[in-house]
Amino acid sequence: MERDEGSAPSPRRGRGRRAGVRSGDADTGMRILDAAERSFALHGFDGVTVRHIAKEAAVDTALVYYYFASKRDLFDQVFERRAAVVNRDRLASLEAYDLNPGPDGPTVEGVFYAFLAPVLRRAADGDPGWRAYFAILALVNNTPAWGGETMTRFFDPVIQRLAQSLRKVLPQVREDDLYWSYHFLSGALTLSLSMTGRIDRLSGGACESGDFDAINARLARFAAGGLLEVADRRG
Amino acid sequence: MERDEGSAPSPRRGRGRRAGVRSGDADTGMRILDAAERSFALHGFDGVTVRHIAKEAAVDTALVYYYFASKRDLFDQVFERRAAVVNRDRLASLEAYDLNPGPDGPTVEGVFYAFLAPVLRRAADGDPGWRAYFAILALVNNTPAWGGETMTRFFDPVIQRLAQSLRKVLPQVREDDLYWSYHFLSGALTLSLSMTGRIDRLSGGACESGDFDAINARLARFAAGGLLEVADRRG
DNA sequence: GTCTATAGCTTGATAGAC
DNA sequence: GTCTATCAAGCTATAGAC
Repeated sequence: MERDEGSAPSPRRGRGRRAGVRSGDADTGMRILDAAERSFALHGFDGVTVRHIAKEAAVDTALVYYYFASKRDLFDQVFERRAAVVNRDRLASLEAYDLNPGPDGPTVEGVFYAFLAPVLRRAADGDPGWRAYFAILALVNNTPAWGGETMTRFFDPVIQRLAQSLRKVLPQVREDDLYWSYHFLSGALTLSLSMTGRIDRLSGGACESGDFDAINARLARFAAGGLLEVADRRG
Repeated sequence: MERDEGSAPSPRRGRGRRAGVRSGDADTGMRILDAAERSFALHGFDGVTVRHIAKEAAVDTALVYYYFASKRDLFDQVFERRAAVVNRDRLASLEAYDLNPGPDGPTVEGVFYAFLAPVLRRAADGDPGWRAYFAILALVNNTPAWGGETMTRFFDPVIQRLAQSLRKVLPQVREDDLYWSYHFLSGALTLSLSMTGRIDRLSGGACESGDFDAINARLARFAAGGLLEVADRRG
């Protein structure tokens, strides 16, 4: 997969030598970031210790505090790293769909698909880093204490762009119907991204948690059918 | 609200006197359970200490271990207490709808409504205990490490009952479409139940996180539109 | 049933040698 | 940059007086 997750973390108090950055340095910070990502994904912020993350990254505990100011700072940088990529991809996808919606013109399903595809494609790729990140997203999205605020801060601009595209294909839609429908989609998406294995057991083998192609084939259509049904009642 | 959350917790090692259970006893265990519920809802299992729960319940820390074997046991009992009620209500609601679906016969939306209404009604009632419990549900549902297994263990029987009702009104539906659609609904529901306040900010005031009447007016319809759209593609 | 007191660990974080 | 060594605080859980 391409290396586009942003720039490497830099030591927070390395005031000394600037010249001659050795190759191992950036890698160490990245390894810590990756290990933190994997750990937080499985057990959440409080369920993981800095010691565990350090062990997972095969570095000393003290090194974590050389690269990151605190455990919370580490978590925030894990969260921010890929959020920027997601936002960039989604924005580009929505704009591309606006410019070229296909022969039959834009549809609600098409807009949702443009919004979802960048994320589901990365999940389908199977990259463990992205999959871990998506699990964190699901946890944050459902954490009352600070989840709502965090999701707002990082993702709302692109969601407003999505809302704008939806209003264009559905001009008569009510604002509350529009935002509640997005909210339902957000819950469906993040639960799907968290791969808890529940659907495997529930369906008796008919579905698999990690089958993102199956999700990609259904979720945009599901959300479109849902929004249209909710909005239709008004007419 | 009616007192139907199950029986009171009993001391785990009170081998001595059995006669003359004083009134304060059951209350203390319940107060601990309620305080734990509130605390876990906000910060999850690992984000809360037993000391904090004890303080919240206005009892000594040691008393928590008199009534519960461990922190984990306390969490499990919080989770189980209302799960039994939810299952009983949902089952009764689905069966009542089966027997009397209304003049136009059973519909997909009707089945979903019967499944959702018992939960959304309790949330709409505003009881803080139930609202806290639902927030815990959202967290568990999205926790990969043990969430999928826990949800399976407590809720799958009723979900299979829901699937059965859906197959009756939609005989040609594919198993994978059916279960994926339920999965999407599950994510939408639990995120809505967790009241993170995000939709308030996102919608600029058009929607409110705690407005469960608004959710009740939309979610069954949204899920029905979604499932029908997903299933329709096949025909 | 409720409290005091505390054992025994683990935690996040830092100081300082190299 | 990386390590050893460690601190102060907080943790779960228990023993034992009342």
